[in-house]
Amino acid sequence: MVQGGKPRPMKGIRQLAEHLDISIGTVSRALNGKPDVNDETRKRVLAAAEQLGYVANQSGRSLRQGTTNVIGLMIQSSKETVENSDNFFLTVTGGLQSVFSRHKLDLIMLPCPHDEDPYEYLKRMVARRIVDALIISETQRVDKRFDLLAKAKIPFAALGRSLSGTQHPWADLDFDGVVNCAVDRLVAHGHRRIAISAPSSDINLGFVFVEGYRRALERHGIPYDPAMVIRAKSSEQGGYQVADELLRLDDRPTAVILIYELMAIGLYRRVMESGIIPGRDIAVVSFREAPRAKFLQPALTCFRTSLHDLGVELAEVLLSNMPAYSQEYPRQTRQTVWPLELIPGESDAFYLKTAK
Amino acid sequence: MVQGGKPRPMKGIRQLAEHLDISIGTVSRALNGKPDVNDETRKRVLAAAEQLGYVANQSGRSLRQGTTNVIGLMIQSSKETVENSDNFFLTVTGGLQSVFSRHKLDLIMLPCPHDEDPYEYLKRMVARRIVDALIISETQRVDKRFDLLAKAKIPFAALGRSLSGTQHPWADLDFDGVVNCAVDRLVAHGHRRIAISAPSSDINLGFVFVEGYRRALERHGIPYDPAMVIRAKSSEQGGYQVADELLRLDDRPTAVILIYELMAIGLYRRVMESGIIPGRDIAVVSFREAPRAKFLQPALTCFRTSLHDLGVELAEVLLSNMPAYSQEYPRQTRQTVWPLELIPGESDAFYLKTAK
DNA sequence: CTGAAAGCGCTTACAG
DNA sequence: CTGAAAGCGCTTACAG
Repeated sequence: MVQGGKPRPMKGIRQLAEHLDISIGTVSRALNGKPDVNDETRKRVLAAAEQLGYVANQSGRSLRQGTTNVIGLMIQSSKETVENSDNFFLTVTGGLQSVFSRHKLDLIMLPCPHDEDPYEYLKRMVARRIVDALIISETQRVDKRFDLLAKAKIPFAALGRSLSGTQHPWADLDFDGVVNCAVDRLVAHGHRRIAISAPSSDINLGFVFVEGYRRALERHGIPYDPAMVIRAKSSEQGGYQVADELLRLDDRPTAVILIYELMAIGLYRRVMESGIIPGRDIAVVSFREAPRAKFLQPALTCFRTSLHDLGVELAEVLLSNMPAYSQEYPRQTRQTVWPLELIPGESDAFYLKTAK
Repeated sequence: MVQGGKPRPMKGIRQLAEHLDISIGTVSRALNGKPDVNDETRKRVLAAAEQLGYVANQSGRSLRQGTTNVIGLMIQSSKETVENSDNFFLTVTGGLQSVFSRHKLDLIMLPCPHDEDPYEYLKRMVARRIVDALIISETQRVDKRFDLLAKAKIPFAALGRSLSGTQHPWADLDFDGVVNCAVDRLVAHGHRRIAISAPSSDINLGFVFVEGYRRALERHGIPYDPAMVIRAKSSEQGGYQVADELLRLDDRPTAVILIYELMAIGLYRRVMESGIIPGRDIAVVSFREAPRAKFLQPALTCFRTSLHDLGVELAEVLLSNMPAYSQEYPRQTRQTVWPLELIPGESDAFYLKTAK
């Protein structure tokens, strides 16, 4: 393209260089903190940049360097997620950012539209090279995204493990530990008929949860009964439905473990409608502490963790897998199971008179 | 930079062109749907791109075209927002995307870290030219970001009006209409001592809300009493606190209008602790319908709107202000007040025996 | 309809 | 310590 004769106003680094009567190379070096720049020159450049509000155009930079200094967090925001209004991602994001900001890496969230296939969406984002690395979330049991990212040779980490990601970096909540702890506690209280909720989708955490439950029962010599695994949406309404199904079971369970915080609200509502009081007539243990479940009466026995710190951990898992940062974040393992802590409440605080 | 003698594997469009034995110009034109390409050629190019998984590098594209085809939605995610776990943004995002996707525009969310000044953050994002246009949210009463964006000549729209944005495009919920409707309804029920909650921060919606309240009272000839405006955080706890202050007022209000959905939960709790029943002893009207407030007894009188459709509207407001799209979205006005609909509940369904 | 070439805004190896 | 120049991957005006 041949420019016309009109002298356009220069933009970017060129303008700044001209303003300073200095070459653009030197301006660039000064701005980027390269060592071989005269101190006086650097000061002038920095001052002028500040004054003129100059910041390097990211496209120019990225094209030259092959790096964007941006990390993407892909979120699905399914209709279910949206309706449930969970602060989960925003909180984890805070933790991620606290680490990334130390390296001048910006985190952006990539919300996959409802009507777009997550795999295709991710493919597009990867190919456009808009980010240097990616974090995926809501991992499915079989999740093609792992292979896609591995093949694309783009650094990534997953929030949530997956059958497809056994060799790949991830951080995940300790569903196994939670369910173990819950079963142990309930068994110690005399329960043997313990129901569990599982998500109706293929999200991997559901499988981990149910598998942990099986093994925990086995440890206690309690036979596994598929009827005790109640599938429902991870929502208040799902909790209501779980309670409904539970009440209809022939030999009614004396305890139930919920996989999702908000289900407890719906479950309480439903059982109370039948005059059944949690903590007296049925033991309830719920997965994660939630502000909106905090006011349930009787107080809910649940598990607590710092999602912010989970974000920090996930960020470090990712950075340890990025060539440019791996020395700073040396790790034995690329996979983290993130612990939760039991918060005893009243919802399971009774002992069953065992027949034995 | 002089490359060594080693023939590196070509990447990108060059590789694709070589594979097809055709020039990169033609490949580019074919891929971008330019008319002056032989149909046969175009087919070959598209097939090869699909097969090789080629997608144009965004940096190269952006640098050349001066456009990224990405729209940024800046969110603040203050500690308060995070703790409150609101699906607000995700829902609006769905609406935004449904419009943007028609134009192959991708929406990304830009979460400003807690410890970074929103103004500086935005400045950085603008200067990097990572997005073609920006949507800002949580507009403050005085919000320097409007001037920043206007000066940077980057198209933008705000989710929420502001004193600083009187000339700029925005879409906002109709706080004024809500408070008018609420006051009318309460007055019709015989109330004259009507309290209102307001956010403790400088977020502009608080001012709009209180101002609407003043005018509505005035319309009914009810004197404005500053003591009736109770400032609190927009959270359950804030609602609890509002109730607490309310109960301590000398001449106790007979009605209260809440600005934030979750406050109702805390307010119910607090007044009930004092044996006061909403809908019998005090009238409660709350701002927006919320899943977690849905189960309050007695049912909460509140307002409903489609946040998805608000997102659609906001997207159109923005596009109407982008030169490349303004013809497609012609508009009389660049500012939208988004309506809400009253959902009558039981929480204000009683008539006060007026002394008169 | 296609190819060759310019140039978007940067960074960096190289020469001085 | 600084400047001149190459080149990152694209798109597009121009020539044929």
